[in-house]
Amino acid sequence: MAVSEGLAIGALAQRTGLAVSAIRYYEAQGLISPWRNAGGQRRYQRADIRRLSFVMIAQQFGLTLPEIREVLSGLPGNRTPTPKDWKDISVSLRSHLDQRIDTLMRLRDNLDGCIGCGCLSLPKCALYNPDDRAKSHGSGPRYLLGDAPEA
Amino acid sequence: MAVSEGLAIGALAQRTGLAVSAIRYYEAQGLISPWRNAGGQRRYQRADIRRLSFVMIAQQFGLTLPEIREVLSGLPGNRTPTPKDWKDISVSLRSHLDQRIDTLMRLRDNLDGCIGCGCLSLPKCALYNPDDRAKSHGSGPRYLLGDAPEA
DNA sequence: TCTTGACCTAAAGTTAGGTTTAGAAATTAC
DNA sequence: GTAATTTCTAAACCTAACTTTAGGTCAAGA
Repeated sequence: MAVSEGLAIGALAQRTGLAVSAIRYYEAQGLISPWRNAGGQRRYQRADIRRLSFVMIAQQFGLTLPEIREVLSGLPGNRTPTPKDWKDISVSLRSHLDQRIDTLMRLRDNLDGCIGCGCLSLPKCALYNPDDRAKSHGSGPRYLLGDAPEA
Repeated sequence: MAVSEGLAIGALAQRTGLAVSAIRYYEAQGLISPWRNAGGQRRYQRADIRRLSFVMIAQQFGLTLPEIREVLSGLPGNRTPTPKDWKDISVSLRSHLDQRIDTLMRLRDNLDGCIGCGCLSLPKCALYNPDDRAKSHGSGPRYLLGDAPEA
């Protein structure tokens, strides 16, 4: 009845297009912090719509959830974020994106070198810079040796 | 003793830097096809070093294993690939990479629009083009609504 | 020959990012 | 007031790309 009892999780899901289960999962990952009503149900602020939108955008950019949590920590905790607050963290998002683009372009240049010589030998290829992680994620060690195949 | 009994899996692992378990896994995924010696152990050709190098490079570019299998199918099956063969499929790899870079740059432009207005509203943002999949993978539906948050 | 060390298979475990299921409690609608 | 939704928690399941484990076999060297 009161004007601001907050949004139920289903309503937030509708507004953002996320699944209810995903929103709960994001909470478990520390990306969003609803309060609980008398009955123990989650209630969200309107500003959380924007917060989740930001999460989705950052995901499109290839950030992991921990990385997104990190970026979101740049928002003020004590008040509703202003447009300027959002703008600031969007800028930090943009620098992430710039880095990814840079990396890919360097990989491309390296590949071009390889195509030029036709040898596909590791010392000359992109792979020889294993720290260039264009790869999304994945577990386990994948170390590289600089080994030139001899045929 | 014979000159070409082929490489054992451990030797191939050393030459490529891959784990033995990963090489077996790639075989299960149809990326490489060793033969077996009398004792049932896997034996590889020297050209397989290059083949696995290619797999690793393609992974850096963000291709999935099925995609890589697809690209590798462009190699001749009946003979050892020549430098020209490798060059040809490297070119196909490059076009994959170009696409990814394109997508990211478009996302960046969209984000810049958002930063400019400071609103982070979905209709104007990158996310409003959910088909731009810069995202690596991930399961489940993540549909988007064009919904402008009103605070 | 005997003993390492490398290799074999099959199955289970791992991480990220979620979804699905089950059974119960809270809300909403009529 | 009762029925239909929604929400709750916990745990299991899912895919990709592997690794680890368990129990057994093969190969190389002293």
